[in-house]
This record gives sequence, structure tokens and C-alpha cells, in this order.
Amino acid sequence: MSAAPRAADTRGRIEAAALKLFAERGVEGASTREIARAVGVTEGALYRHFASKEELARALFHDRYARFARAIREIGAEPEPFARKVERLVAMFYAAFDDDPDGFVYVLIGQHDHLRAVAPDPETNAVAALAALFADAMGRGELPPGDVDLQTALALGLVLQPAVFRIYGRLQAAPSAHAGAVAAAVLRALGG
Amino acid sequence: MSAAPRAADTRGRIEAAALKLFAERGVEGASTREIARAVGVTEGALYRHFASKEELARALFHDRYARFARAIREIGAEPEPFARKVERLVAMFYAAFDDDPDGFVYVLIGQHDHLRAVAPDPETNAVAALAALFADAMGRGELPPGDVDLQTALALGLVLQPAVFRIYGRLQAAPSAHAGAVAAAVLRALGG
DNA sequence: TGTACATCAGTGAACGCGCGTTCACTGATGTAC
DNA sequence: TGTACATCAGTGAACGCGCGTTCACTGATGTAC
Repeated sequence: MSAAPRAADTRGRIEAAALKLFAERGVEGASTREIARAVGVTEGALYRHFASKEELARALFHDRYARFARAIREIGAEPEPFARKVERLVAMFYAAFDDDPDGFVYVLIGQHDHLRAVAPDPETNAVAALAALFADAMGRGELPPGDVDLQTALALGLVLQPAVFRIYGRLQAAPSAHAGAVAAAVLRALGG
Repeated sequence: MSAAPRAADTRGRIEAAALKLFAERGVEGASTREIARAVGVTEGALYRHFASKEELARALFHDRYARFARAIREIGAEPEPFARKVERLVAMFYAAFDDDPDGFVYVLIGQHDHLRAVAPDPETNAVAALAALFADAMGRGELPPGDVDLQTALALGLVLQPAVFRIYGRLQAAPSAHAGAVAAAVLRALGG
């Protein structure tokens, strides 16, 4: 009927709607029809902004994943003791959860679809950035010597699993309510 | 052409092939054609054994998930100190990984599709069984008082994340190689 | 300011394809007498 | 042991459907003169 209301940030609205649907039921579980309908636009319009559904899913993941990588590297670059960095990392993760739950869930769950396509360098790879931060701390003697990748896994698991529990309703409070306790647990777990 | 070679455990072979494909690319990413082809049977044959693809996916998940719940309850029922139970839990998880990597990966990744459909009782729900074991330990004073669900999340995260790292090649050794270190980290993390 | 044209984000209808599922059938095996 | 019949796990062809994607088109906006 009426045409082109001239880009009232349609691209951004497509991203938001797709992110929500992808987070709720996965990329394959959400159709282009649903996304278009949620935006209030026809399916054809999606292809003015993204080459394909796959490209849309990829862009949403990589943007957010790279954002985590950058935040981790920034914290790692600060001239602070390791314990303080851990506190800031935990706070950063949980603040991201609070700010944008859809984005957090999408990255957390979508990792299995996308992670193999992420370059292994700490610039864009959040896990690599985290491992680099831990390796640095170990080099400075702020962390007992050991298998850096294992320590990274332990720390990441401590932080992410409360978020998973929250998503499935097993934890009532937002993970950020437990940020202090989780950071302390990380330090205890790695400290021995 | 030739017909019915009389059930050389076709059902079991369908389950194994589907589990492998589901673990590799997700339920939606694996088609009934692929499953049938991997088994060496036509698609129609799948429907002699399972009402639908969804039912096949569901059965594979719930079998394995309930198996974890039972194993956890058995460990919880032993008259052993909490520290020893933790060691046995970690060993059990990682032995399951070694024994049947496809099954482990499918449960770990498929949780997001299926978990909402799992009853919350410890008989079939592995997370509930784990939380019950931790609540019991807390009641006996073997674990400092605190939020049981949070402690459960922390412990589970410590155990699962090394498995995730292994799946994506970030950890070279099998998780079972780290079972002792992980169990110790769990006790340290919860002990404070 | 007015006119001509280019651009661009939309529409809406249609497309081919691969998906899960169905179904009439076949023939080997098990059972009754 | 031989014959008649029921059962059941397969085949293979076909199905309808929803999917992602395409495309000719429209009309509002921006730009040049």
C-alpha cells in the first residue's frame, strides 16, 4: 500500500527483532517471515539490509562476541592487581546480561553454531582474550603456575553457569546480584 | 529391491546415527534423509521405530539426561564425605564424556532445546539431583551455608566448561585428565 | 523556487527446494494345526 | 514335516508445506541546475 517511510532505523529494528527471536528459539527456529512480521515490514525488505538470514545471524553474533573480546582486553590492559581484574570481568559480564539479555543469551547459546568460525586471536575472540589475560597474570606470579586454558575454563564456567541457571529460572536473582560471590569463588578456585 | 533383513538392531543404529548427527549439527541441522542414509535404510523405516523426528530427538535427550540424574542420586546416596562425592561426580561426568562423546555433546548443547520440557524432580532432572545433593551437604554442615542454587551453578560450571573447551579444541587433553584438578577447584570454590 | 532525474528502502507476489511425513506394497520370519 | 496365515520391518514413491530468496515495481527523498 503506502511505500518507504524512509528508514526509521529499519536495519536496527531488524537486528533487535531477529536477536530476540534467535535468542528465544534459535536461528533455525525463527523464520524470515516471523522476523519481518515483528519488524512490521515485508520479507523482501530484510534483504535490503542483509545479504541472507545467515549473514544476519552471523553479524549479530560476531558483533557481540567481539564486543566481549574488546571489553576483556581493556580490563586486562589496566594496571591493576589480578583480583581486581577478576572483579571487573565478572561485573562486566553480568552488566552485559542485565543490559541486553537477548544479546547475552544469543551469544551464550549461539556459540555452538558460530564459535568455529571465530578467528583465534584475542582481538575478536573473547575466550582467547580471557586466556591471554590469565596467561599474563600467571607470568606476573599473580596466579599459581598451571594449565592456562584449564584455569580459563574454570573461571569462565563459574561466571557463565549462574547466567544459564538464571535463563532457565533456576536462579531467581539476576546474576549481577551474585557478582561479588562469584568473583570471590573464582579467586578461591584458581588460588590454590 | 530386497526387503526386511529382519531388525539387525535397526532401532539402535538409528539412535546412534541420529545422536552423532544431532551432536554435530543440531537437531534442525540434521535431516531425516541424512539419518536414514547413515543407517543404510529408507526414511520410511525411521517411522517404524519413532513417531517423529522430534520424538527421536526427545527420547535421545531424555534418556541420557535421566541417566545423569540417576548417577548423581546414586553418588549422593553413598555414606561418604562431601569431598569424596565431589570427586566421584567429576569422575562420573568425565567418564560419560569419554564413553560417549556424541551423547555428552548432545546433552550439553541440546539442553537449550529440551531443558524446559524436563520435570523439575531429582528423579529425572540432573540439575535438581545435583542441587539436592548440595542441599544435603549444606544441611550436614559439610558445605558452608549459602545459596544452594548458586553453589550448584558454580560447581556445574567448573565441571562443564572444561568439556566445552575440549569440544572446541581449546583444551587438548580429555577432561578426565583434569578430573582431580577440577574436583579440587570445586572444593576450593565452595569451601570459602 | 521549480523541474528533472537518480537513488534507495520499501512492497507483494511468486519461485524452487528440501523438509518431515505418509502409504500402499513386499517379503522374510514366526506360529498354529 | 508341510501348509496357511499373521505379523512386522522394511521399500520407494509421492505428498504438502514452509522455508529462504528473488524481482519487477512504487513512491518518497535528495540533488543539480
